[in-house]
Amino acid sequence: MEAISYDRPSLIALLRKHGISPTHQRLEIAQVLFGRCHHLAADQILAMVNERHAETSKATVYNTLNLFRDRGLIREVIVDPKRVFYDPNTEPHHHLYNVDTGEIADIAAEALSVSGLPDLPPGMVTEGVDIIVRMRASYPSVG
Amino acid sequence: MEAISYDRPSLIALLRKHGISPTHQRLEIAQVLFGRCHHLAADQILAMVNERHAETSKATVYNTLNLFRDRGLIREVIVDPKRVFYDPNTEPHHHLYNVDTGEIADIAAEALSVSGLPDLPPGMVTEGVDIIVRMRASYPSVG
DNA sequence: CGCCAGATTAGACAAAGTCCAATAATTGAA
DNA sequence: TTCAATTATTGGACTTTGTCTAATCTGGCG
Repeated sequence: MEAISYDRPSLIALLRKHGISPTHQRLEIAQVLFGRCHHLAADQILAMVNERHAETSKATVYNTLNLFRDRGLIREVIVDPKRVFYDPNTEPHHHLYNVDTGEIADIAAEALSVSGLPDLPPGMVTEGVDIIVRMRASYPSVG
Repeated sequence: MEAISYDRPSLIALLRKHGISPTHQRLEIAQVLFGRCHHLAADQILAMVNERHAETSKATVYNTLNLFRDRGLIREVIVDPKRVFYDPNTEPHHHLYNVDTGEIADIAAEALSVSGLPDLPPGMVTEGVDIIVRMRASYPSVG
């Protein structure tokens, strides 16, 4: 994984490197995404960005997340049928999902190996292989 | 995979075996799910069930899908952020997802092997390991 | 300064899914 | 079969996630 520092100038450079004008709102969103290494949903990002005083709209959060995703800065994680999570780590890796709490943790790609992947139909290309380990608390008495 | 025939009496027996009263609506929905071996979303099931003449409501389709899922007759497939698909095959297996068309195909569990799964935190139990191979058409010129 | 492309915005809209209170169907017992 | 009790179904209101649009704002550049 690339080493990036997440102060303002570094974030500006990061956006520019991906051809994105570093507006105030985009920097706020980038800071939230890259600053803490969490998997966040759009509504959480909206709330975090506007914690101090409202300055970024819902539409901008969605626009920006889609832009970042299209430019390869972040990646969508599809594990919860209710909402998409965004992952600032775009390197290949997998996820451990707590179905009770909704928490998502990373599993390093190197840790896992998969064999036996099927041949794709002609003209098709793999976009990615997502492995999701779903876990839940075991009930004490059931063990 | 268990051999099941999908005529009316077999479906009634199947539901009863899982402690579900075989109402008219539930049988219609079961027929759609088990009759053709597809991965269907709720809105598709609603449309198929009401093809002849409307007789099942949206609420009932959702109630029934959740009931079938809770009783282990079907399984949710979370690959599309817009909607949940339901899979009549509850045996462990994985999925090949065409991101362009939304088509889902099965990958037999035996075909794939995964090694290196992490230890879970104490008190946690694996609910399942989902592997999703996302594929798309390669652009002819890009190869 | 004033232009203009691109960014942001509020709020309307859309789709998936849940909830509720009223009605209808099923079931078991007599 | 009939009855009452339980269980299922229903329309429609509601919630949530996300998109769209048309108007406004911004900032860089000549």
